[in-house]
This record gives sequence, structure tokens and C-alpha cells, in this order.
Amino acid sequence: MATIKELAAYTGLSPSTVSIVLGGKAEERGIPQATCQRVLEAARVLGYRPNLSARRLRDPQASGGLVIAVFWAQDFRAPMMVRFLRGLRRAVAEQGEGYELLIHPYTCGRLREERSLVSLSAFNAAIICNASAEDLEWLEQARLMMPVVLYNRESPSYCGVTVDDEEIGALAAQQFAAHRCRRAAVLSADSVFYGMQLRNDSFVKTCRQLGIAVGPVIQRENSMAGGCGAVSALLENSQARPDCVFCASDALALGALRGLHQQGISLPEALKIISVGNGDREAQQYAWPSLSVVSVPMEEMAQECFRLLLRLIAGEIRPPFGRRMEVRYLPGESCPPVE
Amino acid sequence: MATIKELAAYTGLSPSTVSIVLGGKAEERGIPQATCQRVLEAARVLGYRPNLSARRLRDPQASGGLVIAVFWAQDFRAPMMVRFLRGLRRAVAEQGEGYELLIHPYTCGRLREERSLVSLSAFNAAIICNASAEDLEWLEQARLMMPVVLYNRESPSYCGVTVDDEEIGALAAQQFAAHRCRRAAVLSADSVFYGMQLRNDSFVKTCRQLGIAVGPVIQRENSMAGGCGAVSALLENSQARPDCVFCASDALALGALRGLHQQGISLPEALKIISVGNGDREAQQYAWPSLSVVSVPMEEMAQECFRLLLRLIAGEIRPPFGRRMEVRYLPGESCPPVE
DNA sequence: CTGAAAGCGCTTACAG
DNA sequence: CTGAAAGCGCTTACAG
Repeated sequence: MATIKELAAYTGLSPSTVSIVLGGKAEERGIPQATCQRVLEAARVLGYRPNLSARRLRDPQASGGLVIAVFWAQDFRAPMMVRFLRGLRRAVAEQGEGYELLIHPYTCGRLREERSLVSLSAFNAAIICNASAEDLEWLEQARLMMPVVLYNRESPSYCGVTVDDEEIGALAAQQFAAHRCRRAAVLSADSVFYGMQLRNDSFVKTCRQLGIAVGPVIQRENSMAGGCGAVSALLENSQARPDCVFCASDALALGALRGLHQQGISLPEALKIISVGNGDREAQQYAWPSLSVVSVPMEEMAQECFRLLLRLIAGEIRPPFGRRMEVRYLPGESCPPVE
Repeated sequence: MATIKELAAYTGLSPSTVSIVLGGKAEERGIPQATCQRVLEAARVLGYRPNLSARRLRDPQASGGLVIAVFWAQDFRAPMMVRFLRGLRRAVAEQGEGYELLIHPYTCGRLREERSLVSLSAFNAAIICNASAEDLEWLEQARLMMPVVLYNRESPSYCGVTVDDEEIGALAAQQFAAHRCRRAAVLSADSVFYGMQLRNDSFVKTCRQLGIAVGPVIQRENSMAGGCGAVSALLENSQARPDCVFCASDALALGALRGLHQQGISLPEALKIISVGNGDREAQQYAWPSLSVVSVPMEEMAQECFRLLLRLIAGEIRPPFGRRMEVRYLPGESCPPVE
């Protein structure tokens, strides 16, 4: 990478002059066109690219801000990222700017390969989302110097923001019980995330406590395709068809909705659905029928991640320090309110 | 903001020692616990935050990379951002990393307030998305030094990646004509974007050419709520009900789908729908009925933005230099293929 | 119109 | 175990 010094040597000018031209201040400094041409030409030929760190170091305005990296696992569903970023933006706005958000995609299970988490010179702090069990394991032993907050994960040595996973499953089961459902099914996702297991287990356990039998527990790819394809498996056993289904994600539930339409099953009469609400709220509400969900407050969780990170940086808290957010049941037509 | 020098003064140690402790290298350098405590305590008390630019400047690894800001207007629909980022990530991966993506939200019409576009020290280059007419106007006269590519906008002085907006409207009209539709409606959005107008105008014009009457042209908020609420207005005139509708966005179309279900209108028999496909592909496919769309290739457009930006930086191209991407009709159940 | 010098905040050989 | 010095690449007074 060419530097200004090299451009100066190449053109026979001084670094000052080169810098002035490159900064677009040639005119106000009365530097003739010809000199500009020489500099610009040299920049092109030598492939000059300004070093941003050096520029920023000189500029108190640009130098001060906190750079916060958001590690987002690539394979996670897109609407979740949207909601997360929305919450983060709110949190940033609340603090009055001066923060830079760096989106850093990574691959689940390969967080250890992200050297930037160790280097200390890539960003000031990080929010790590969707870490897998392996990733968490690495984090434990790595003991990063960098301030880190985990989104939706718990750890003995880091700060984290979580939800009550067991409550999610329990709330759904309670709703079904209120409707006097008799037989429940679970539509879950292939997952690297232990929280999902907790939700399912809690749903099943609560069903049993409330006298609801639990029929098939099905695992599919976490997508609408997965949810749609699962419908036949769900209804396979015609003796013991479920009258209610707990879905691990919006995507699965929306896919299932389509599958059920195709089969001519009418909701909520023949079957009730409650999903974990981790997708776009509007898509839940304008589905046909609209989805009943136990909503994961992702925006608030993101906001809280940011707040925790700031307090961590300020030394006001020390890891581990967790915050657990409330979940809420939002009824829709797929499991209407009981009057 | 405290610096290492100040910490040194405060603790009575040298900057070197402070730096070593703060860098987590106390142990390997044999610095005693007590000294570490002193430094860490001072950092907390004085509110020390490492200056990232300075750190990066020292670290050739961290210093070299290109920092690219993505200006995304806040009010634009979320799924669009997802698709855009997906394409961008692909483009980055294709180049083999070394690039930092900075997400920079802004408010439509207020791009001029973004000082970082002028400062030259905030990032190396920018992709500007969803600029309004006012924003474009400002860009024209600002003549930024920074390399910039516009997403889905044309400009006499900047590079841009666009689609053929007229083709979008025309393709939809042609499909309806193939189905022998007689009366078309348009469900459009309140918009700051002239391209949307081009699409609608072209749809209307092509309809007329093909002998399709054009009924109500309705404008609503660009959301599912808007689309759903528009249905009654769409069907208002029972003498001259449309038998096909062109929707300006996925969100509007999905909302309309729900509204039509509520009214008991059966698709595609009673009404056909084609939407501009600017949302999540899976949501289009798993809607009931699945949506026919003229797809805007947002991922490819994002990828092309990135490529153009790199070539711009390398001096291989000069603004204005535009790329226009192809649109494609993807049939779904809301307007099935004609056999 | 152009250049020599200082300095942004940090880290890392190197010396003691 | 700790410190003095150099230098990363850049820009900006200042001097000529």
C-alpha cells in the first residue's frame, strides 16, 4: 500500500503538498492544476489508498467515538437481524450518537477464528449474537480483554442478555390448556442453540402437568420451507391428530400455515398454533390467520446489550452480569383469546 | 478522554508500562499484580478508553483495510436491507475479506446533515441507498471527494446501480394481458422515489396498449397494514371491479392478500396479483397464494455496488458510470403461468 | 506556491 | 521489573 511519503518521492513534491491535493484543498491553497494532475496521476499509478486510522488520529472528531462490533452468525434468519439492529439503533440514538456499529458476520461454531476479537485494535467492544455451544466454550477459555456482551446466551465469565426460555414454553402450554386442547405437537428446528431445547422441554412438561398429551415432536430446517414440509408429518397419525402445535419460530409457523391451507385444514377450529415470536411482527399480524406468538423482545434485548456494554466499558459493572428480559404472549387468530 | 500519557502521569509509571498492562501483557512481561491494580484503577477513575485509530495505526493488519459505509435510510422496509446486506456480504467474500462494513442509518431527505460524507476521515468510501430527490440534489452540488456509489439511483456525477423501472411495469401488464384481464388496478406507496412512479406509469401505459382498462390507482403507506387497508378501496366500485392488481411492493401485496381473504375473494380466479418483488423471497413463495412478482435483483445490485466501488477506488472507472441490472418475472399462484 | 516540523495516541523493540 | 525513544501515516500551522 502506497503512502503519502511515497507519492511525494514519486512526484518530487513534499508530503504536505501531496496531502493538500488529496484532501481536496488544492484550490484554496492556490496549488496549480498541473501539480494536482501530477499528484492524482501518481496516486492512481501507485494505487494509493488513504490510511483511515492515520486520518482519524489527526481528527479529534473522528477519533473519539466508540467502535462496536456486532458479531452476527450468517446462518441465522434475516428478520431476526433486522429486529436486533432496530433495537441497537434505538439504543445508540438514546445515547446521542458518537458510536460506530460494525457488522461482523461469522460462521456459527467458528468464532475462535475471528482474530479481531483478540487483537484489541479492530474495535472497542463487541456484542456477540447467536453463539453456538462451541463458540461459548472457546469464549470461556479465551477470557477476552475486550468488553463483550452476549446476546441471548448465558456465561459464567461474560455479560449477557437473555429471556426466560422456560417461560416461553410454559406460556404456550397454558394457552392451549385454556382452550381445552387435548393433544399437542411440537414443530422445532435443527438447532445449535440450547435455549430452544429449554423452550420445548418446558412446553412438553407444562402440557403434561395440565393434562395435554404430547404427540409428535418434529424437527425441521428453520425456514418456511421446513415448516410447510412438516405438515404432513404432523398430521400423519390420523388416530391421534394434534389439536394444537407449538412452533419454535415464526418462519416454521408461517410455512406450516401454508401447508395447512394446502391440506384444507381450517385454523383455529381444527388446529391451534402458537409460535415463538422471533420474526417480523407485521408478518405475524398479517398472516392468514394471524399468528399467536410468545414474543421474544429482541429490540429491547438489543437495546439492553448496548446499555450493558457501555456500563461495562465505564467500569460500572463487571462480568458476569446478566439481564433477563420478560416475554409476552400476543394472541392472534391462530389461537384466539379465550373469552 | 483520558490518554495513556495521562494514566502514566496519574500513576507515576511510564506510558510503556501502562500500555503493557492495558494490552493484557502484564504477565508475560513480569509486571507485578500491584502495578496492574494501580493502572486498572486509574483507567477506571479517569474514564480511559483506548483510541482505536492510534492502535490501528500501529497494527499493519488492522490499518490496511478499506472501510466502507453503507448509508441506509431508516424508514425503508427492513427486508430490503436484509437482501441488500446479503448481496454485499457475498461481494465482500468474493474479494477475500479485508473490508469493513459500517452501517450508517440516515433519515431520508437529510443526507446533507451527514458530515462524515464530507470529512474524509470517517471511512474510505460509501454506498448510498434510498436517497430521496432532495438528497440527490445535495449530492450533485456537493461533489464529494469520497468515492460513492448510489444504489438504485441515477446521477450525472456519481456512479450508480439501477434496474429498468419501466420494464418492471411493462412485464406485469404483459402477464395480465396474457391472462386476458380486462381491468387493472394499481396499489402503490407513498414514495419519495421517482422509480416507483416510472414503474406505475409504465404499467398503466402498457395496459392501455394491450387493451386493459385501468381502474383505481391507490396510494397507501408502504406496509402490510397499508396493503390490507387498501382492499376495500380497491373493490369499492362494484360495477367496474378490477380483475388484476399491480402492487408496488411485497409488503403491500402481502397485506392485500390478507384483506382479500377477509373479504372472501378467491385468488387467482376472481383477482390476479403481481407485485414488485423487493422483499423476502421465501415470504413470497410461502404466502397463500404464493405471490407472482417482478423481482428486483437486490442482492446482485448490492454486489455490483461493491464491485463498482472497488473499481472506482482503483481508478479504473470514473463517475458517472452506471450499471443497469435485469429484472425477472417469477410466477406464483397469485398469477399463475399461462399454459 | 511549496516544504520542514510537530504531533495525534499508541506499542514495541531496546536498554538498563 | 520499568522507562526513553522511535515511528505507524497523516494534516496543519508556520515559515519562506
